[in-house]
Amino acid sequence: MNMNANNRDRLFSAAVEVFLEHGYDASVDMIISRAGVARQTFYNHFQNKESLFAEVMRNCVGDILVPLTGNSGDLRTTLKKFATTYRERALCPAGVAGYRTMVGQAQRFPELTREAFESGIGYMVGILAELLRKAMARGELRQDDPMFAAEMLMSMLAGLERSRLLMGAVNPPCDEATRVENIVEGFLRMFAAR
Amino acid sequence: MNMNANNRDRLFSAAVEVFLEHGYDASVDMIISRAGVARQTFYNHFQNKESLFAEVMRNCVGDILVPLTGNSGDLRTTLKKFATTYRERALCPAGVAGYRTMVGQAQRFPELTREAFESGIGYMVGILAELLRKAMARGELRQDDPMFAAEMLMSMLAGLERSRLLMGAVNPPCDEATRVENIVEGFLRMFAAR
DNA sequence: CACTATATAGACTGTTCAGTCTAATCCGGG
DNA sequence: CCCGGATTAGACTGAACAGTCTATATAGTG
Repeated sequence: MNMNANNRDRLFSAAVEVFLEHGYDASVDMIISRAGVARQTFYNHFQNKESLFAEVMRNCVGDILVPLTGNSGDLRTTLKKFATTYRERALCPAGVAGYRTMVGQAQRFPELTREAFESGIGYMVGILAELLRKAMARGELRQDDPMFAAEMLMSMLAGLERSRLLMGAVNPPCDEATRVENIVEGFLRMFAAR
Repeated sequence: MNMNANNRDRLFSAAVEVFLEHGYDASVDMIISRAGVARQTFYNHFQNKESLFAEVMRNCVGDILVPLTGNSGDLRTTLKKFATTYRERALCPAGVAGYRTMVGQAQRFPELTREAFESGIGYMVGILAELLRKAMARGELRQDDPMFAAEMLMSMLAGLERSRLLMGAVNPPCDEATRVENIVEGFLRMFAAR
């Protein structure tokens, strides 16, 4: 059973699973046993637990990034599409678990966590703000701070609901499409041109 | 140096500090050395590390509860007062650290964390929703799901900004009063009677 | 003073864990 | 067939840590 580079992928996948499930407290033993691989093989492919953790976390950040480029439709449509995808990625079990694991280690790995925010959520807020700035310039939205508007939309899309999931409570069942509709329409009223 | 029950308070205060700073990974040694107390004294006052942790977390939840009763003024004023206080408590260093510590242990102590949510943030959303329901009935707000409206307001008050702080990034400086003003006025536009 | 409850320092146990080391095994390429 | 790189099981080290135990000291009370 010598599968060479495949073992690295198996280890990485196993690490994603156990880190998202147990945070950084997940032990190397848990990772290797889930990967079905010997201890030494772990250290053949990764420097140590910490560097694998960093790699896993950076990978998770990539998983929630939602592209906002190539928006050909009108603002309303663009925002709804963005909102739908962002909520899918941020509120799914993996999205929530990744957020939780990251936040739980913010003290131990301040740099990693800050970078993860900047290149994940923070990056998306910036992109969104730019989109809104243009809409404001076109008169489709009221003149306001586009960064503020972007933060409000992002907060509404994954604010309280994410808190519930992070803490193991359950969100009351709802129709996703309707929820997105209500949030985006509300946002558009909030920042409607005067 | 026999201070009896005072030692319990010293231990508890020290535990709050180190748990908020390091999460559950904080060791008993850190707690007792910060309290300036012997090891056995810890176990004279608390059953074990876990039960002290639970006590500390429940205490933190109480610290962010914002009373919404006794609202004599109009809706706008009530909401702004609530918003100001809630943000003070949720976004201050202790509030953020408490949230982080709680979330970080959601897997290890699912019951504790879920209860904490229900009796903390969840409880406040409920109270707020009831307030909004009445305002809707009076025609001061559009007819809508009051729970949805409450969740939107709570999300805007501590959504993206809390994420930033949780992950060790810094919020761009802003005037708190203006921010509250903008959020609440925006919320009122979003749910204005048609 | 003596008694009791509490505090103290520190040793000790048992466990968990990250990371290293060893010796044997497997497998593909020359 | 043999060699070299990877893999395996498992032992081992050193450290951290929760919780217990012992022996001693201190302070208030009768």
